Amino acid sequence: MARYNKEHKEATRRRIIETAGRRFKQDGIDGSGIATLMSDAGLTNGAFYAHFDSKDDLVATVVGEEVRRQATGFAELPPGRAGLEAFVSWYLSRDHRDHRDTGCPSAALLAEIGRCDEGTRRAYTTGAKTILDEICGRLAPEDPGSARGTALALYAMVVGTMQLARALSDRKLSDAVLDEGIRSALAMLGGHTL
Amino acid sequence: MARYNKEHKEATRRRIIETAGRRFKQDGIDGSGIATLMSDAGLTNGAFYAHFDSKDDLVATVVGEEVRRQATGFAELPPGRAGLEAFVSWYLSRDHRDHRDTGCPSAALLAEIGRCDEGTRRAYTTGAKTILDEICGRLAPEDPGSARGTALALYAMVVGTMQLARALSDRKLSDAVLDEGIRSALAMLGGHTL
DNA sequence: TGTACATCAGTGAACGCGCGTTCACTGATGTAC
DNA sequence: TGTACATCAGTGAACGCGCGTTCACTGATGTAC
Repeated sequence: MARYNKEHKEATRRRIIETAGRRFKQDGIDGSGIATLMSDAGLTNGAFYAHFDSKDDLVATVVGEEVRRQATGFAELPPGRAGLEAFVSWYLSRDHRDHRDTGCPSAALLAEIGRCDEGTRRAYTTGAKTILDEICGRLAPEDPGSARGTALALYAMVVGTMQLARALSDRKLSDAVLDEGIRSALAMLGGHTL
Repeated sequence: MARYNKEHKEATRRRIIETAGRRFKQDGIDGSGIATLMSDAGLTNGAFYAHFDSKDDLVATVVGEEVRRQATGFAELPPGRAGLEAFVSWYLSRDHRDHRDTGCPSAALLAEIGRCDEGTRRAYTTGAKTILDEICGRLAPEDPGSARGTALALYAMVVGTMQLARALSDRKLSDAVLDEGIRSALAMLGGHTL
């Protein structure tokens, strides 16, 4: 089982990162053990330390990767405000609510990231800046800085709304929260230039 | 060590609930063990099961208590919109960011509550409805239902903003996020009647 | 008022289990001759 | 082209530890006589 070429080890590492991303978002970081996680990736626990120094190292790597993916995901959306509208209606969809494992890392993990070590919080911060820049650029292409407050409010609002929708035990209320959230988000998009 | 009057046991129970509230918000629910928690309350691990059926039982009780306290906390605020302004400027303060243990349960635990059992999510839902009603009543006393969307957006936004401020490793950016958050929240309060 | 007893909140050791981490080992591969 | 060897990704058992939970026990108290 060894002496493969470099691509093989790299591929395994990426498989661990992607598996961990899904697990962390589904069960929380504290709720995900390394043995279970490695088993999900088709490996045994011992192999973990050939790829990462520690669980903290994995967490920082995964959080960075997840948030970077969300940032680059904007590139696939329609240009300008239409892209933001697409983002909002995906973000506040029932499908996103019901599939945390493939969804937004902020909705699933933001409070937990706030309790992580410096490395993880730094990785998150870098990605979050990129996401906010992306939103700003679409809100006000001529002067992105002017849209910073709206971008922050929009992102914070969709994150909070999704967490709320997932926490509510009343399904109808949860659905209503998502619908109201979309309406409010679109109002924020429309209101900025006024 | 026993056969105290009823008030004594009730007082101990309340002490456990309050200690657990602080611990859960500080270290997360998964991150808080029963032995540590009971030791914080000046007791040993075994005594726990004289007060609660299980950790899940405690979690549901604590989450219900915490969110109920936030709801009733509105009563101490100035009446009308002035109370909402006071709420927002407390909520998005540096002090609140830096003291999760005595702060808002939603900011500290919302995503984790979403992963809890039905009992906990039901307890949260009841309290959340009361909080939202309280906000609606202050936004539009004559027709609270009309303000539901704004109330949801406002609450979701401050929760998301606080989680973001706590997660960012860049202190200056975190401060800026709080300041922009207050501005946006006040704009939402002002904008509703338009 | 004084004594014997029943109560039960709280103690602290123990349970099986999963945690993060370490380590001696395996064996398929790439490389050297 | 064929063989011997070095590499090292992955194995799987073991480490000490804290988890949630159970339970036989303690001993200060309220109650009954």
